[in-house]
Amino acid sequence: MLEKSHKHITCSTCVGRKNSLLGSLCNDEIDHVNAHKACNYYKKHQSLFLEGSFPRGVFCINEGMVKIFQRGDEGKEQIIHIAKSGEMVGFRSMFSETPYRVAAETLEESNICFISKEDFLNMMDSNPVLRNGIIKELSRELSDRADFITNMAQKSVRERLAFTMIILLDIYEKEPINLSREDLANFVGTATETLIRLLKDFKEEGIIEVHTRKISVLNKEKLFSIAGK
Amino acid sequence: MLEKSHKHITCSTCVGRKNSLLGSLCNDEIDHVNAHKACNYYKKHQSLFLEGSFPRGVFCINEGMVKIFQRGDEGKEQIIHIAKSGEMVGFRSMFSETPYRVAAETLEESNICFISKEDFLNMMDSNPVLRNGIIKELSRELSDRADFITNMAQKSVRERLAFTMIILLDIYEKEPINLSREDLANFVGTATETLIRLLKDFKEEGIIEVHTRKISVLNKEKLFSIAGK
DNA sequence: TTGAAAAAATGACAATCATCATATTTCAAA
DNA sequence: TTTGAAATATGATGATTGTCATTTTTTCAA
Repeated sequence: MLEKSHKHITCSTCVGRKNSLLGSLCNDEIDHVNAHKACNYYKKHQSLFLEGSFPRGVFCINEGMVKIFQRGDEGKEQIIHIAKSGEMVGFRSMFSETPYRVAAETLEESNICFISKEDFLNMMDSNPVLRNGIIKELSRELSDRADFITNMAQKSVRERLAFTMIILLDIYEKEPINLSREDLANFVGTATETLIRLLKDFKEEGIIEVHTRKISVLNKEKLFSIAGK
Repeated sequence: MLEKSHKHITCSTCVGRKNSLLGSLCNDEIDHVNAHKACNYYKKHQSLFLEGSFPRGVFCINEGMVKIFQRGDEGKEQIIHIAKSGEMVGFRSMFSETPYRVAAETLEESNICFISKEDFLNMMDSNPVLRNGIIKELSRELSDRADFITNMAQKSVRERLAFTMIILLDIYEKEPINLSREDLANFVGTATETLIRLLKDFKEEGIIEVHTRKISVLNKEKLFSIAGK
């Protein structure tokens, strides 16, 4: 269970870090981060940063989930990404030295650390593995977003829902998908009502099982075949 | 007029390079690139690389235009970006060490140079300005793609067309927009027929002027107001 | 210049999907 | 446990947009 406190989280024992961008840090570097970072407990639906504000550092998710989204003209959110334990958020705009064009908010209670821009950039200068890892990560995300764009442009909402659920399966792993209908609709890029109707279809087709808000996938194969590819 | 030859293009006098990612190179580095790169003349509609192939280096556009696109499930293209003189293409997948997820093809006759992966990565290792420029560029593009996704998800085709034309205005500068209706539709993310109908509307509303395939914008303000923002 | 192929344009029609209204369920605070 | 608000669900309806068929225009090579 998650510690509901501002207790310090030790980087050297952080489970998420192993497979993260900071996995390459040597002991000295880890100790430095550990001494300089700030740890915070976030409640559900708390904001990490807002569109338009200036990046002051990076956020490291120790535990919990964070949605990255943009608000369209009519205020409707478009979820771009859902980040979980081990992921870092907020460094993209930091590099481009521009205000955030996305916002970040917890989806559940979370423990999240903060590393200042200065510390992080220094580490990058002195650590080629970290640097290359970040370049690789940025490139990987660019490819993902190209796929996202093509899906949005060419697939029906039903197909996009299937595609989105496949992504969510990876994120939630063995756990049932636990998102509000509105968030799910904002990830798929559709109206909440449309999303609910399609969930009903999936339920009737035996693809998913729903317990109140939690969604379990029963037939992954069928999801793939609907998503196409 | 464009030289229709495989004549060597000299980096030190390349107009596009000044404002490009390679603008930061010192004389030695430029000489090195100049000696090692390959220059090529491309006809209209020639491919630089295909989806699925492995990156062997980066392409530097000296003159001309290149569309970056994905093919969706039914073979329909989704244009992700249009690159022009001074831009580099093909380095994103090179960093992630994965096959290209997008393809690149000239929209018009072009002179394009090629720098091998090895040379380019060596330059990046030794040149922090280049390296940071690339990180900045990748981050900037990630933001652009987030906007692209939100637009796709939330705007009508009419609004997206206006938005796309604003982007194309930047790309074509003073020149009229010169794209096939199909390419334009594949950039906006709609059917060619729908696009043609909307162009007709824009024409009747006095927003654009059309001479065969070439489109000139008469009322930029109105485009902005339709695009929203 | 001409003829054939490709591109652009138009029409008819149907399906998808958003919107608005309203009902029902769930959840959390009192 | 009750209660009110938020979330979820359902229904009715119409606009947007994709598809298919066909015509017109443009392009380019012979």
